[in-house]
Amino acid sequence: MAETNSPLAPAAFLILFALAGGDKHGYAIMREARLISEGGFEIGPATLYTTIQRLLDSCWIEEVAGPESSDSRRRYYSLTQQGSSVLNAELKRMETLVRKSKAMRLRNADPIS
Amino acid sequence: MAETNSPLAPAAFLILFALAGGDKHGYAIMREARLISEGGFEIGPATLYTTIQRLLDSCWIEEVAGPESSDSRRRYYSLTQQGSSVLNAELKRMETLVRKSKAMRLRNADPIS
DNA sequence: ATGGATGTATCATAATATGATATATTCGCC
DNA sequence: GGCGAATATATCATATTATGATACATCCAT
Repeated sequence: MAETNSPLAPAAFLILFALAGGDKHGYAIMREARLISEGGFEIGPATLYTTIQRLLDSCWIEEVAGPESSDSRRRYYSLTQQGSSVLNAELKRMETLVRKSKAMRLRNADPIS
Repeated sequence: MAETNSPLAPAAFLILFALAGGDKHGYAIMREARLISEGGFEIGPATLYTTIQRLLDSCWIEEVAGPESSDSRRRYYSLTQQGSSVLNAELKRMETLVRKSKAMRLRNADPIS
């Protein structure tokens, strides 16, 4: 069960989403996020690493050992059970909103008294 | 055509979404937002009115006349063409993410080298 | 062995969100 | 015809989140 259904901050969402596709180090997350959002949204280093720190503090991600022979600078991260749950809640929230938007006739109807 | 496909701040999104269902005054937006997010996310007065101001500045919403005989305190807002376009871009972005998440096998696969 | 890409990190600042509080108007109701 | 609760907008002070710029070390191809 996820915390709440409050919206996730954009950068946090992207990082969780990227990690859902497999463990990654910071830079790889950055590249992946660019792909995911199709170039429209870049996470720069500042946002990336401060957000990673926050996610670690919240126990939504954790640091894990990477493959033995990889670049020694890299620090690998993995979604925790809790993080996965938060991500799924957010995806569900989005899905609901999209569904609702389709169910309603968009663009201005009459004012509500 | 919408500005970008960068994610919308949560409060801004909810306000645009609420207005897509018809023109409303601030307090009604607040109530609607609570409904939309099914109780999980409340926009308090501070967030509401500062965000409304920002949306006005961006020309994503505009103030309009309400029904004649309504409570004189009320100030009504309406989505602009531009705001509508931004909202639709955001919904499309969400839809894409949801679709992508379904296309991938969620939860940790192998680390990426 | 040198230069460009990779990778992490942090400073200073801006943008956003929020709790608390204030104040005025409207409305039901007796 | 006045009282209290809900409605409605507004703002202050603060917390949270995002970001540009920059720094610096390591790796890798040539």
